[in-house]
Amino acid sequence: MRHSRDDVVARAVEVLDTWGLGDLTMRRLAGELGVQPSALYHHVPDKQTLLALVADRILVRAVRRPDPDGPWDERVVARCLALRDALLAVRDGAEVVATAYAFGLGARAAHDQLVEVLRSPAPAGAALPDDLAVTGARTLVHYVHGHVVDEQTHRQAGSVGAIRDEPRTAPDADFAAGLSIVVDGLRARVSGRAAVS
Amino acid sequence: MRHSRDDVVARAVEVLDTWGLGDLTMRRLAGELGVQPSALYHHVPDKQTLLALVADRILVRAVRRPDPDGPWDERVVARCLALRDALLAVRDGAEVVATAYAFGLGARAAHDQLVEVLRSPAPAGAALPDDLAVTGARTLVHYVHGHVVDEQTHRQAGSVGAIRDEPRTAPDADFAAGLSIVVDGLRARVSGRAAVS
DNA sequence: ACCTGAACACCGTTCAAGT
DNA sequence: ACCTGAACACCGTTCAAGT
Repeated sequence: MRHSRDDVVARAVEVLDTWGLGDLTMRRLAGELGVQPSALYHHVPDKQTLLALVADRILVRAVRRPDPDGPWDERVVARCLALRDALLAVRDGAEVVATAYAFGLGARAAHDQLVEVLRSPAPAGAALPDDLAVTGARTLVHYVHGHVVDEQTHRQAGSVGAIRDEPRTAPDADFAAGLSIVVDGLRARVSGRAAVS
Repeated sequence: MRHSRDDVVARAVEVLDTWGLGDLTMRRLAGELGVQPSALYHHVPDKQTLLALVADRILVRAVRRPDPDGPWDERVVARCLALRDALLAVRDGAEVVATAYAFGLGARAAHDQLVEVLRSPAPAGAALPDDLAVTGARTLVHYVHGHVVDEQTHRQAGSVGAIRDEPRTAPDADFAAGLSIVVDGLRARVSGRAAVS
């Protein structure tokens, strides 16, 4: 059976979701495709690139979700929730995406969309200056990645029982609370209420 | 030559700083200590635990830095800067610490200090409720980890030339800008100015 | 274009045995 | 208590060769 790059990436996402990042191995993926490990290198130059393609595929669901109509801050929150949902949809999704994002290998679509929203006119009528929109978007992306990595790690570790854990707030509520702190910070800046520290 | 656990961890930090996380290998570390790989398992149960100990050691510098006297928000910022400095001091320090933190294996000292500061009385006289202090601290830690992982990754990748890069703002200024967004958000909440979204 | 088969240079971890 | 030596079950990647 012959394969395309798309097959390979799609199957990699399945392997990731089923067995987790630690077991997403070139050899295992090859086995899953009924092919020799070396055959994968016909479709992809190395594993790092494969993981970047996997990250982009995970993000597609987030990126395709349309912006809601509504005030500026609600659109920001909606984009962050869409990103979180996409990461949560695949086991270890956040770790894969966060790594690819940090390495500058794709995974930027969600970031770019956030920049767009942050640039658009805010409630007070003013808009964020461009550099603050970029910094704000990166701050939001870091927040989402960090929170969801924690969330998935603890979900996973909980089922293995290999962690010294604390009682935690419900993840959805905690995510929303942290997010609204950052959005409040952005709102303060757009309406000129930011302190001059 | 006989070794203690402390020797092993200290040497691991050196290997990390010199060759990076990818080359911090049980076999390489053993070689560096003039010992067989199997000997390491007398001091440490596995590599994951070793990395957690390395993370704690990296954080010691941050944790030992005393809080400055001064207003609430300045103390928060100072703690985050101390954390960033400690992560930047060792190659791939942020990745090691962020991973250990996410897995709940130590690396919590910086977080706990931030919770303390966030609990203390704020400029307006009021203080953050406990749950918001915890959420706020975690948000700040995620921000710092994410920013410094990016920073170190790009510093590294730049010297290898293996990245599609964009022009970036000076990291120090960008870090401060993103941080002040989050701190503004916290300030808004402590003084009751947060929007009810 | 897509794949096989074999090899290279590695990993983390275990375990009996030594001192 | 601390370490050796050897082994086990893996990795990612390369490369000549096949169709």
